[in-house]
Amino acid sequence: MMVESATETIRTTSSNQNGVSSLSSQSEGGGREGGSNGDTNGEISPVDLLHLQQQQALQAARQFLLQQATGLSSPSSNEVKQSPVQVPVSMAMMTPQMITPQQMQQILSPPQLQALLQQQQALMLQQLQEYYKKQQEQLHLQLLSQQQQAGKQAKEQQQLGSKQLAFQQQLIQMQQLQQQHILNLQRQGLVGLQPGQGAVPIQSLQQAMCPTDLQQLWKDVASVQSAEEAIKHEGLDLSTNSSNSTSYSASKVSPQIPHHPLPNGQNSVHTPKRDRARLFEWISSFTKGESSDEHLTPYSKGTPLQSTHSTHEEHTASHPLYGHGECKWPGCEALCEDMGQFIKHLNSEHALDDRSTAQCRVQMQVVQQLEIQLAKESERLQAMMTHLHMRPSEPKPFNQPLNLASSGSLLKRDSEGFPEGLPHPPTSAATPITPLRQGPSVISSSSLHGVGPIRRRNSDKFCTPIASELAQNCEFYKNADVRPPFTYASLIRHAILESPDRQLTLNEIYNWFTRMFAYFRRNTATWKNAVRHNLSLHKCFVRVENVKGAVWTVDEVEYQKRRPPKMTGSPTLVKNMISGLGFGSLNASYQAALAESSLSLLNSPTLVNNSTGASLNMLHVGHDDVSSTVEQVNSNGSCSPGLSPQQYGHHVHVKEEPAEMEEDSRPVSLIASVTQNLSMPGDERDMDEELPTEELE
DNA sequence: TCGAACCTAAACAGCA
DNA sequence: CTGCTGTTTAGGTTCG
Repeated sequence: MMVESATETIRTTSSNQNGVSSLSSQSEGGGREGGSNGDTNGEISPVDLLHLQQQQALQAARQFLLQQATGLSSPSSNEVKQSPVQVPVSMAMMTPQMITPQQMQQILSPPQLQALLQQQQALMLQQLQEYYKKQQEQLHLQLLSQQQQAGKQAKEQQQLGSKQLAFQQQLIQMQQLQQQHILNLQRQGLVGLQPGQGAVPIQSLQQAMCPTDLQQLWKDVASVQSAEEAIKHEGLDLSTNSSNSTSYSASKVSPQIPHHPLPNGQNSVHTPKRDRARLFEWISSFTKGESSDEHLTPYSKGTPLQSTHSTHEEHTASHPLYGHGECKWPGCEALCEDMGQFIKHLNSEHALDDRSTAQCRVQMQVVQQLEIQLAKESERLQAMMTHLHMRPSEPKPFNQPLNLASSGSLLKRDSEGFPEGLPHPPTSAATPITPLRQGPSVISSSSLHGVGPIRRRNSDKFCTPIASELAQNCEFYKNADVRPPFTYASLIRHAILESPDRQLTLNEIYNWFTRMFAYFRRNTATWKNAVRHNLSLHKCFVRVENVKGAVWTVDEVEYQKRRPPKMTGSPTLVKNMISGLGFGSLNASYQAALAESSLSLLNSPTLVNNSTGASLNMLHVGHDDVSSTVEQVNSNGSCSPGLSPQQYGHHVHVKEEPAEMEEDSRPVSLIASVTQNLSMPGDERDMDEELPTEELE
C-alpha cells in the first residue's frame, strides 16, 4: 500500500515536473550543443568531444540526482492531497539526524522499503539507459555529420578515415564506459533492477537497513561521487577505478535516489560552477531556515534541534551533527574532541560539495520515506478512530472497548460466558493503552444512551476478563459515564464475588453498580430492572434467604456451564492459550492474563475429566483457584481475602430454600445441593441440564 | 436463516 | 398506597 502510493508519488512528481523528460530534454540540449559544436567547430577533436560528452554525462547524472532530491523537497499537489500530515523534506534535511537509521528501520517495514526501492531502482535504471541511448544517438549523429563533411572534402579523406576509426573506437569505449557505469551503479544498489526484470534478489532489508549498513550506504554514496569525480578527472580510465572502489556486496541495499526533477524544470547543462552556485543557493535556503520554518511540523517545531539549527549551526554550543564526541554526519563518525574541532572537521570534510550534497539527498530520501510512512500510519489511525467513533475531538475514552464505543450498551457476551476464561489480547490487560484514555473528565454524550443496544459478542468473548479489566480501569469506570463492556450477568457476578461473603443483597448489588460505574448512576429504573431480570433469569445466580433477608450468590459451576466455551471464534487463540501454559516468554501481565485464562479454562466443564466425584472436586478446586486467587488478585483490591476456597459454589441451587438450609448446606457437597435441588419441582430452571452427570459430560 | 445470548421494557405478584 | 423485590414475558439486536 505504502509502496504503491510512494511510487505513485514519485510518478506523479516526475510527470508533473517533467521528471522523465527532463533527462531526455537535457540530453537533447546536449545533443544540440554537441551538434552545433560539430557544425561550427569542425576542428574539435574526437577526444575533446568525447571528453565533453563525458562531462555532460556526468553533469547530467549529477543533475539527475539533484533533480530527484529537489523534486522531493517540492511535493506535488498530489502528494499533499495524499498525505496531509506530510512533512516537507526541507526542514528534515536541516537536521539529518532527526530521524536515525534505527528509527527508519523501525518505522518502515522491510518489505515496504524493499518494494519501494526496487520501484525506484527500476525507474532510475530506465532513465539512465534512456539517457545513455540518447548519448549514443548523439555520437552517431556527430559521426554522420563528420562523414558528410568528409564526403565533401575528399581531400582529407584518408585523414578522416583514420579519424573516424579512432572516433569509432572511442565510441565503443564510451559505450563500454556507459555499460560499466550502469553495472557499477547496479552493484552499488543505486540501480539495481532492470525494468523488465522480475526476480529480484530478496535480501533481508532489515539487515540491509541496520544502522551499520546505512552508514555503509552513506559511504557508498560518497564512493559513487568519488567515482564520478574520477570519471571527470581521469577520463576513460575510470572504469576500473570506480568498480574497484565500489566493490559492494550485492546483498546490501542502498537507498534509491528517485528521479525527481528540478522544480523549475530547468535543463541542467550548466557548467559545474553554475551548478554549484545553484546548489549552494538551494542548500543555503534550507540552512538559513527561511522557507523551512513554515514547513515545520508540530513534532519538530521548537525542538532544541530545530532551534539550534535555525540559528546558526556552526556557532551554537550544541550541534545537531555533533554528539558523543563524534561527527553525526551520515557515514562519518569521525571523532572530534570538542566543538571547535568538529566545526573544523565539518567545514573540511563536509563542505558543500557533490558528496555532501548527495548525502543530503539520500537523507532527504530517507526522510521522505519516513514521512510517507508517517502519513500512511496517520491515515490509518484516523480511519481506525473514525471507525471506532472516537475522533480525536470527541472526549470519549480511548481505552473504551470497541463495542461500547459505538453504542453504549452492555456487551453481549462478556467475560461471563467466557468468563475470565478466554485469553484476551493484551490490549487492556497487558498493554498500556491506559495513558491514552482521557480519564474522569470524559462525559459521554447523550448518544451513548439514546441509541439502541449494540452488542458485540466477539469482543466481549475474547477480550478482557472482567476482573482484570475492572482492576485496570476501575477509576475510569467510576468517573467516566461510559457503559462498561460487560454483561449484566458478569457484572453482578463480579460484584457478588468481590464481596466479603460472596453474597449480596439486591440493594448491595445496586450500590456496587453505582459505586463502580458512573454510567449506572442514571437511568436507574432501566438497569435495575435489568439487574433483577438477570438475577432471576440466570440460573447461576442463586437467591439465598439469609437472616438479614435475601441475598444473592453465584453458582460458579452454573455460571461456567451456562455458556459452553465455543471457541469457534478463535481456535488459534485457544491453542495458543493452552500452549501458553508454559508461560515462556510472555511478559508478566500477559502471563497473568494467560494464567487466569488457563485456570478458567481448566474449570470449564468441557475440559474437565468426566468422572463424577473427582471431577466435582476438581471443579471445585480449580474454580476456587480462579475465583479466589485470580479474581482477588486482579480485582481492585476490595475483595476480602479471608474466604475459604470452598465457599464458592456452595450455595448452588438453594434458591427458595430457607435460610437455615443455606447455612447448613455450606459444607455440603455440590452433589448434595444438586440432589436437593432435584427435589424441587417448582424450579424449572434447574431442572434442565442440571443433572450432575450431564453437567460433567 | 436460525438459534443462542443478551438487552430492554413491561406486567405482575408478594411483601413491608 | 407506595416502593422494593422477584418473576416472567415479549420484542429487539448481535453474532456464530
